[in-house]
Amino acid sequence: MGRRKLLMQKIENYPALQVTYTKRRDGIVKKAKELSVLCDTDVGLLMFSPSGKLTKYSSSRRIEDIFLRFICDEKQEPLENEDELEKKLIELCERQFDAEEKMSFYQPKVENITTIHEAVDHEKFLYSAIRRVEKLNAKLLQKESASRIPESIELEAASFFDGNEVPVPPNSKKKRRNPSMCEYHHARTNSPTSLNPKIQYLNKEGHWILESGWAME
Amino acid sequence: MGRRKLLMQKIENYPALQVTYTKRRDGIVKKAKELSVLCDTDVGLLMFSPSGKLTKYSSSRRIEDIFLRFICDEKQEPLENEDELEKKLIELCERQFDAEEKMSFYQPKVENITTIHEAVDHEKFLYSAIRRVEKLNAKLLQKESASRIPESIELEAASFFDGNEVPVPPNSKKKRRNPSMCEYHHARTNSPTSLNPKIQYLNKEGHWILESGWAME
DNA sequence: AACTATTTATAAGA
DNA sequence: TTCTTATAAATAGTT
Repeated sequence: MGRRKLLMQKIENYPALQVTYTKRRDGIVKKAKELSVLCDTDVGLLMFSPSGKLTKYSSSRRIEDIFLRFICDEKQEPLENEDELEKKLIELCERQFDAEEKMSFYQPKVENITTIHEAVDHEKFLYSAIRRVEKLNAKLLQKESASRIPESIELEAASFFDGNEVPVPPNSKKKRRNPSMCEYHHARTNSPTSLNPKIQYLNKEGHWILESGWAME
Repeated sequence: MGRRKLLMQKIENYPALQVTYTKRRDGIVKKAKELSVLCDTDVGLLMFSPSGKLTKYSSSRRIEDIFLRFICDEKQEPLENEDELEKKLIELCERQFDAEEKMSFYQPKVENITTIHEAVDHEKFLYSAIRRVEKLNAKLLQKESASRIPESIELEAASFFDGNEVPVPPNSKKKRRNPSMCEYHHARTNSPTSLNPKIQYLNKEGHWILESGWAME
């Protein structure tokens, strides 16, 4: 719409491009809001301006929740009975491949990571993910063990890594202000639970990480 | 636009709502495409129809990549020199809080998870995440140890959990077709590296998981 | 699914 | 930049 019809190709005049971006960005956000209100549905929208500035819109929930719905995409119907539960679980299982496809952004092409800056970005992402995943998983395990097999298990509040297993080296700090690249160490202890050397490194929050990636409190 | 102006509220006539959803959904996708072409930018769009059907659009990259750009949101400028690198890293560190906010969809409110179905959903998500995170982290560690401190470390291809540490129980299967809830076990081994009991369970793909959540190959 | 009367979005100009 | 306005485009109700 407008005085003239635009050719559908990149606008080469940069000031004109910026003006168009702003107008159309606002237009799409308005349309997205209208769609979510008129049809009472979830909408999530991410736009990066030519200069890299992010504009996000999400209907009711946080955009993270809409993305989680995307990752776990399935109908959110209440389950009537055990048979229906079983059916639903089988269906979920058969969607494993789809889900893994959608999760593939956890597995960026490492050969495409060429700069330290990109590597730091990805590492940071993974540190956050690992800490949160561990916490949630522990909670879910507790929940399930309590509700399903209370007679067979007692989950301990303490982490699998209890601090004796791999002692914190003497030069560790609680908080590192300087976010330089990780430092690596070998650790060899004589404690009964850890006779073999383990590779550790100190992450950017000052927590010691094992080779496998788990942070220790 | 149209014969009459709509009130901006949910359309109560369901067939009319479906028609409107379809028209406006297609309209927004068209607008998103135009924006990405005219302004040569990243756009990501997720819409769930009233019946739960997903429509997604992403400009050039996969929508997962656009979401990763959102999570790691920062300017993608090339780094000129070491000083600039250091500055960038400090900046990244100070954005820790923002990043953790954005990552918070890994930490859904457990008290809001009330059904087995929801719990399975979240667990499934976490299994995928953990496996991918472990793989990528191992690759990054190798990459970094090779490029930064080649003299001090040799990372092994083998996982931290090498299969001797916690043997696979005799009743395990390579693939489980029935996606029922996890089975829990205590394991006690006499191997030098694992003298204490560890809690394990079999996940839906038939891999044994330690209490801390890592899958074993 | 197509049509068309109207509303809405927006390109260019002020 | 912000406002204006001519024009293109989207779409609500109809067929």
